[in-house]
Amino acid sequence: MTATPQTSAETPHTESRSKEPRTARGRKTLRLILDAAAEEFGARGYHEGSIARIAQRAGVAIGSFYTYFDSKEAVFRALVADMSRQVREHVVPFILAAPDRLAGERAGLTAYLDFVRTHKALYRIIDESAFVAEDAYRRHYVDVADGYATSLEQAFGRGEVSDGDWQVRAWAIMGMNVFLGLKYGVWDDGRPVDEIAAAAHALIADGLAPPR
Amino acid sequence: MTATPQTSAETPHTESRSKEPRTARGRKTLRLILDAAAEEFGARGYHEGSIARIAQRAGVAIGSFYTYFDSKEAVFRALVADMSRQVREHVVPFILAAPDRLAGERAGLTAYLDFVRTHKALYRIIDESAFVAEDAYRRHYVDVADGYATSLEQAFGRGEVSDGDWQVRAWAIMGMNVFLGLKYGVWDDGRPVDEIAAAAHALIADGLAPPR
DNA sequence: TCAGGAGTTGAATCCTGGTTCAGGTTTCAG
DNA sequence: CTGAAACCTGAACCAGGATTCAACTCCTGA
Repeated sequence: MTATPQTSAETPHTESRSKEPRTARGRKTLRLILDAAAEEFGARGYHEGSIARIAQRAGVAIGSFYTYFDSKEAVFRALVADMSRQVREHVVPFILAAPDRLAGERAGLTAYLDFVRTHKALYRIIDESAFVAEDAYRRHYVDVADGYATSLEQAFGRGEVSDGDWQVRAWAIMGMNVFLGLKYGVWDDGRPVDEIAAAAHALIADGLAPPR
Repeated sequence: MTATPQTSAETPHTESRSKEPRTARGRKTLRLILDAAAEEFGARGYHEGSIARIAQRAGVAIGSFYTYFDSKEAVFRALVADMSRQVREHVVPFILAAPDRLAGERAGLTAYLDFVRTHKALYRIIDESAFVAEDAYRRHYVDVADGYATSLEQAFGRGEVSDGDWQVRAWAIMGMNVFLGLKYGVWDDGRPVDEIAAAAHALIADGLAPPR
């Protein structure tokens, strides 16, 4: 349950991976297991998902799983970190490529919705981490929010957005995007993503107040 | 905490309750179990929560639990439905009391944050239902969103808000509120709620676009 | 060529905790 | 008062599934 004794040079890092593979063969197996775990947890959720089934999907024995991870929770945590990274890596470039922050907001949401539609499993895993690994979940959103707040503040410096409370705004916009992702990415993928992004963009840019 | 069965007139539904209590004594026990379940699930979450502990908290035998509910999932579902109602019953009056929709938005968020801060357990239960009872979770948010959309559209009729995509706006604002609730209600209750609500209100009302 | 570390295997172990059940006790209509 | 329905009780049962482990096989460096 606790960290492996790991008699050799104590590895300070490696929070979730019990042991790094030493050979190409090992790295390949680890990857198989990680991918299988993503499938399994994505499809059945953490508690319904089983190690035996992960091993089966990966085409390895149960014991091999424990060569790379200390526990069920450990794989899950590794997955969350990995997918958190994936989302950002997919979305951020679109934001940066846009001419200004507000256009970036729109492009980012479009990219995000696209990503969610093609990675519904991932979405579920990050969400479920709130209950399996609170700290990992929290870290994910706090990281995103901080990046967001900073980005907004810089945009303010360039005169692209109005002044305001950056943290609150960051959390608000993030929540907006997450829920739109849930609604129009996971649950209802009928409407084109640009349409959603356009509507959301209009809201974020000008608000609800009637024109004067 | 929970809704009293109230009407002795036969409730047509009873999906989750296996059997309605017939006597005052039974109603009292059901109430004890329901409240105990809210505490237990709120504190430990669905999967960590145990029936034995719920029974203990309620001060009844395990068997009594099964007199009123068919399974662990059944109590959970009953709770979700009940709390979904509670949130709305607490927040809606504040929105209605406001002079116009935008002011209502602000009052509603303030009330919501207040509620979350004093009912963190409840918050967790509704959130976790996404994985235990997807349909119940979905129903909760779809209901809220629909109410929201309708309300916004009516406000538009009165000239209080601009025209736009009501559904997208409803989901966006809902997500915004939920995340602000998570951040400033559950995780970080240091800042005064009005402050948060004011900042969010500014965003919803006028958006991020710089003044022209 | 060969030792031994890296990796693999999957049946067996173990434990948690939901659910059942065979009686008792209480309530209340008639 | 009285009997049956409504309730209550908690030990025992049992399934599911995470984790362990002792015995292989594979690979590489000397």
